[in-house]
Amino acid sequence: MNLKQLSDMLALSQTTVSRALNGYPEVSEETRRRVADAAKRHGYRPNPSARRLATGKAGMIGYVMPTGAAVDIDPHFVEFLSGLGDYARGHELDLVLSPADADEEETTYRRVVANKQVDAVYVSSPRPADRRVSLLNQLGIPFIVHGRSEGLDFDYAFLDIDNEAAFHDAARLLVQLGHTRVALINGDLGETFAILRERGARRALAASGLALAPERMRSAAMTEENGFRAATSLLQGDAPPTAILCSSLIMALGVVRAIRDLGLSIPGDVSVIAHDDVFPWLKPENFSVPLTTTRSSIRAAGQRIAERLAAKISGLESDPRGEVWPVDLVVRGSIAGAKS
Amino acid sequence: MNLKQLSDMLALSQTTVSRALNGYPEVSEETRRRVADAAKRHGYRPNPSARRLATGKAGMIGYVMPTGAAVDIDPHFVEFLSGLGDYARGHELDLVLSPADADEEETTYRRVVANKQVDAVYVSSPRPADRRVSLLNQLGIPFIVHGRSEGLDFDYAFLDIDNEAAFHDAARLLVQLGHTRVALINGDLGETFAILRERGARRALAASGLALAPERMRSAAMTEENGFRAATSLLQGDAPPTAILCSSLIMALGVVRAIRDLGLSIPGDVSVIAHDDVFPWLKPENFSVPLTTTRSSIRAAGQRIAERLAAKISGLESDPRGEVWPVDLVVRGSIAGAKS
DNA sequence: ACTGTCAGCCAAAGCGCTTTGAAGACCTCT
DNA sequence: AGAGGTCTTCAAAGCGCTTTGGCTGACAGT
Repeated sequence: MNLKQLSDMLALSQTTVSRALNGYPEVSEETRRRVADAAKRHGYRPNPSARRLATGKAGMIGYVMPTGAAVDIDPHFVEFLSGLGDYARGHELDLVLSPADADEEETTYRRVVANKQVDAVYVSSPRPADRRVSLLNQLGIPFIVHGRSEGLDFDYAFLDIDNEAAFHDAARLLVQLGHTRVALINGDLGETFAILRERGARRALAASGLALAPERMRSAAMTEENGFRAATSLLQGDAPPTAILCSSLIMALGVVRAIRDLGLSIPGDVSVIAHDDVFPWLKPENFSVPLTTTRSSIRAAGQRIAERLAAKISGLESDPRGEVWPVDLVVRGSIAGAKS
Repeated sequence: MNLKQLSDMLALSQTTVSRALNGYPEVSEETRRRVADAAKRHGYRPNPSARRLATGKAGMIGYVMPTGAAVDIDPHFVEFLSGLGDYARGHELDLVLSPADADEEETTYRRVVANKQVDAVYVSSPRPADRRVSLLNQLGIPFIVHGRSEGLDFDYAFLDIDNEAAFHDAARLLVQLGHTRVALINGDLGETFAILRERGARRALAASGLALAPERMRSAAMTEENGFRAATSLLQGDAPPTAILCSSLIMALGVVRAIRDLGLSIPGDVSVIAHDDVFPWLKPENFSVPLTTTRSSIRAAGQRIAERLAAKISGLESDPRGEVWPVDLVVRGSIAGAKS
């Protein structure tokens, strides 16, 4: 059933039927009802390809997915997808994933935009002065960044959590508990979120005259194994930390294993605070010693991003504003006062 | 730059240019070269919307993503995505995710197919006599199932690992080691993979006159917490198992925690074998006691599925054949002979 | 009674591609 | 020389929608 058949059936022109269906004002209420009725009864659905060709609108949002033999997609991504789905279903909003070689992302963005395959784009894991953000800004397609990029000379839309405050508060709490040797096991320092977390922790320590020494920092992809390695090397050095801040729950698994392997205890010998992105399959309260966390749900962020993206597409959101969410600090058994 | 401009520029008709570019035979070699040349030089790329409208081909593959407040997308999904990306990048093959309410998937499949939004579809986590598979078969769109569905009266294309053999072999190994009380902590028994794993384990036990008693089986979503609960209740019952088969590495985290919490040891008191889907962020060899696993990479499966989907789209694969991959059994320190 | 306005509808022109049906050019064969 | 092929190329007709630019008739204003 296409528009022509439907309009023939109603003895109306395609114009009128199209307008009736798309809510244009120049159609009488009665006609609109008749049309809507017939459309529903016959299960008419406009052909999206045709509509896209005519309007240039795609009704989809895009994501250029970096891949490559050496690239692993983050498990965090599914949480984002869950959130996106929460909003998108019921709104008939689809997501197009365009896999791209990690070093050819720009080409792919250009292709996707030039082809008008999508109406808006989602960008994740931004780095400082991220080129993707500049490119999208320049190409003029609506987009929203999950996280943020520093050092760009224009405003852009983003949604980020307050990583700096989260790690500031976590570090401050440790200091208040008497810890002076606090270590930070971070994600890839190329990404802004890691930089901000470091900054927050550093600021909190500095406020008490303490330093976040380079030898008490580690930075790597957030795997269990890297968490283990980082914690092991930290704790085996001299003047080992009495408290560890950790950027991810997955890494924290390795941290906990390292601590145990060394015959140390949590929180007796080492206090641990980790960041929790709220995975349904791994919960900080279920660690052998329940983990104190800074918590923020990626899924919730995914929902909000989908919502804002939809708003951008329909022109409801136009100013390039950033949105920063506060982060919970949830205290559980993994922290204690420093041994005196 | 569109086809008209390009053909004007070359003083050729749109027909000829289109044919030259799409490799039709009725174009002289010289013309073809000229056209290809000009196209490259001016960066001409056919508008996919227009092409789609004309041909009905979309150049994308689809996935209907079940979502809902109570639905969590599996972290396994990213591994699949990584694999898909491995193949798809370089082939300009995109993936469309259509979120759907978990109980309205059929509607969404119909919509996606009716709209010709995608050329082929990927189906995951099939159940016995899966209705999605019947539907797609009936709608006549190329598709491929990751896993398999039993009890359908037609053939269809699928890629599965040999879950039954994997758990058969794992169980047999435990029996050979003298274990008589073997437990199985499985995923959702509604899904075929879980049924097959149970069947495999059961068969191996039966071969030695042993039974897989219902009270030694647990089935739940594969989270750390569920692994913990299942193992705890198993080990606290009477005649507790001396060996546990576990369907996922994430659950195994909980299993290990439970064993430790109960003051038991691996493999001294309990042997453990888990299935490993090969996550880059959680490796069985890094468990405090390295875990014996049945191993099969989901990422590799994703690659293969993308490849076959592409083949189906271009008509190279037409027969509905199933492909079953063998599963490695990798022995590590978590198993030992049963205490006599 | 005449003009102006406006609501409601329509025909037709795109959007950029593929594909059908034909036609011109150039040979070969009888 | 004319019939019959084979190569190349082309004009034009879709694909199914949106949107521009009228057109018509009813009603209000003067």
